Amino acid sequence: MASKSAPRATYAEIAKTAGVSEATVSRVINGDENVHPDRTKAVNAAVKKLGYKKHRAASALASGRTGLIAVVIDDDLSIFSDPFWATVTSGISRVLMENELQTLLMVTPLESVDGPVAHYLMGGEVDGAIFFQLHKDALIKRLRKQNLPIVITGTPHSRSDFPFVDTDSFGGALAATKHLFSRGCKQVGIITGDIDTTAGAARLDGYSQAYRESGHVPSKKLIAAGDWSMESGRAAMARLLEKGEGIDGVFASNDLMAVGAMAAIEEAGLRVPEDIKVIGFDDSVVAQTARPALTSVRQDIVALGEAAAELMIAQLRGEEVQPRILKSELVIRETA
Amino acid sequence: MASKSAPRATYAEIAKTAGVSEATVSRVINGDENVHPDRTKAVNAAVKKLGYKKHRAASALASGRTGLIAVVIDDDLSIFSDPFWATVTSGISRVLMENELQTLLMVTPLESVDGPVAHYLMGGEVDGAIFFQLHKDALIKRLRKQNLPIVITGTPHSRSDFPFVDTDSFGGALAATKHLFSRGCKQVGIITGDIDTTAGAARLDGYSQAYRESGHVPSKKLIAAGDWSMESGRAAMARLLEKGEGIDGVFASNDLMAVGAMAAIEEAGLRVPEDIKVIGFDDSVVAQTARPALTSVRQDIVALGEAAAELMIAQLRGEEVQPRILKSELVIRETA
DNA sequence: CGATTGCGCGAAACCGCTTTCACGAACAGG
DNA sequence: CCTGTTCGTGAAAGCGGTTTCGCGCAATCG
Repeated sequence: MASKSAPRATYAEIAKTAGVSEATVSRVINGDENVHPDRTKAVNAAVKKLGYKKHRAASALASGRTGLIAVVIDDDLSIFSDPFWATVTSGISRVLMENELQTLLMVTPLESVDGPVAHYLMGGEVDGAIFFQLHKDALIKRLRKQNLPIVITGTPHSRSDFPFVDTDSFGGALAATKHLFSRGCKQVGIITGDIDTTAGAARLDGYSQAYRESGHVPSKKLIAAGDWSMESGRAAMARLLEKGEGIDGVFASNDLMAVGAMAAIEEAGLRVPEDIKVIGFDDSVVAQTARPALTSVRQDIVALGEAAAELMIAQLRGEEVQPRILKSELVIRETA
Repeated sequence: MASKSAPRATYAEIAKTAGVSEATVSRVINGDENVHPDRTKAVNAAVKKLGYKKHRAASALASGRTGLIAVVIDDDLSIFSDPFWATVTSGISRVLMENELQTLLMVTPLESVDGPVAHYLMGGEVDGAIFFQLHKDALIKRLRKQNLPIVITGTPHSRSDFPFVDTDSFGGALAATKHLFSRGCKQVGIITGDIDTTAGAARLDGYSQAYRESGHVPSKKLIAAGDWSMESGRAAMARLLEKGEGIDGVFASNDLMAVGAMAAIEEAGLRVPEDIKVIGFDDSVVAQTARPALTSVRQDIVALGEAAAELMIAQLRGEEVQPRILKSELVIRETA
């Protein structure tokens, strides 16, 4: 199927042209220190001259290291409408490539611990796996037991010690809510995301903390539940308005719900930001295309991916790793 | 690094427990017809019993087939704000997986024909490559010369015979424009995308064709150039309004520009859709979150990815393949 | 100055699967 | 009944790196 042109160079040829054994070629190529400089030079010259590139499969077979990192994305996630994971993935991919690793993408319903994906991952086909926001711990635990390096993007639920990377949802929500107060809002509501997710819970916590710090008195009536969708944001906002608490600011746990909330506010004959100020979370395209443009909490999504990859690489090196929480930042536009 | 538990089963064991040679095991596992049913059964039983999974690297080394398909995405594309490629990729990934192939993701600036990616692809590390919307033909031509199966997502520029898949931009634009006429618009403008891209050109063509078919007389003044960005859409619309052609409908070549156009219309004190009707292209999230909700041409993006994967698989089977153009569909919302 | 240690290096086994080759058996044709 | 095929099968040679093992030599020690 593949190339029929120049057959690739092998250790045999390099060894011959450099006048050393294949073992030495291997040592040089893999950076073994204990090789005489002269030979090292000879080998490197031969490598260059012959345009040698290591054959992955052969290397993998012999060493047991495949050079492949799986990025596993649960098909259930809102992948199809959210550029989030794509962006994270590109960050991961970049860093991995820089480290001679390849990204194996698996978009799949993450069935049981016994599904094909599980087998694949446990079968030593990859050197590690990066999961996206996974709740099903069973699989991951099993993988770790097999010593497969794992990184989770998004905070895992359990108190397990999985290495993970995440954006500081708490801090972002805190900052957003405080900003609303500083803009003169007295009655700030929140539209939460799915509270069962750690992100959803953390954002609510940040909001609550802001209330505590501000001396304002929070009312349970200012809290409305959403499920991350635009429609749920609209409905939640409608409920908040009905309660008649004189709400004048709202923090939505993501941009989609914020946009939904804006629609509800408008439908109620009120204006953003004059009557009610709004802040979202994610700083997605939607925040930029909304009118008025949505103030939102930005997470550096690419950096999130990069951090995930770095954590993976550290593990491959055998280092102990700590979870990494990335700072978020408030992007102020027109709605607050 | 990886599993230390149950060492994986090998042909040797299967051969022993099934009472046949390794060669026969290989035949059975790879679906060779010419094996006695009894032995086939014996081998299959052994495989099951031992929970055998083929070792990719070993297989790849021996056969030259890696089971990996590269999905190459040019880093320059507007990846970070557009969920498009992610969606396509998930379609690709699904179909590949069903066919025992894995998706190797490469997000990278596609430098020269001599860059690392090029070498990687030419090095026989993958069985095929799917490109996204690539203009730089040089690399692709070279790869094809090496007999590397290629599929391009998006219409390639040159009159080359690369297998590609794409959405029917022309038809979509035609339908959108006709729809505007049918809604009573007399002066329908267009905001084009980058005309250097085949998609940009095809959408303009579709628009022009609608004019021809309708008996309306098109004016060059109704054509404004954009570059796919929201801001360019806003600017283009502003220009169209200034020209004073009494424009009452506009087809924007993508959703982002459509949203920009809506902003410009609003800024001019006019209303959508009462004064000017708007249609976008892509049916992205943005179309759904816009207010009023944007009528748009939907492409089945997942299907696009699936088609790409299918074309790849057909090539791997040695079949001749034809480009595939997928139908688009008008999704009517509030703006037209 | 003989004995010990350590370092650089090559020979060779090996990783697990694929594929060629040739052989024996069963079968068809003359 | 003998020759020419066809078919199923196993032995064995790779595929291209990696890694263990041990050897020879020079540096170090007593």
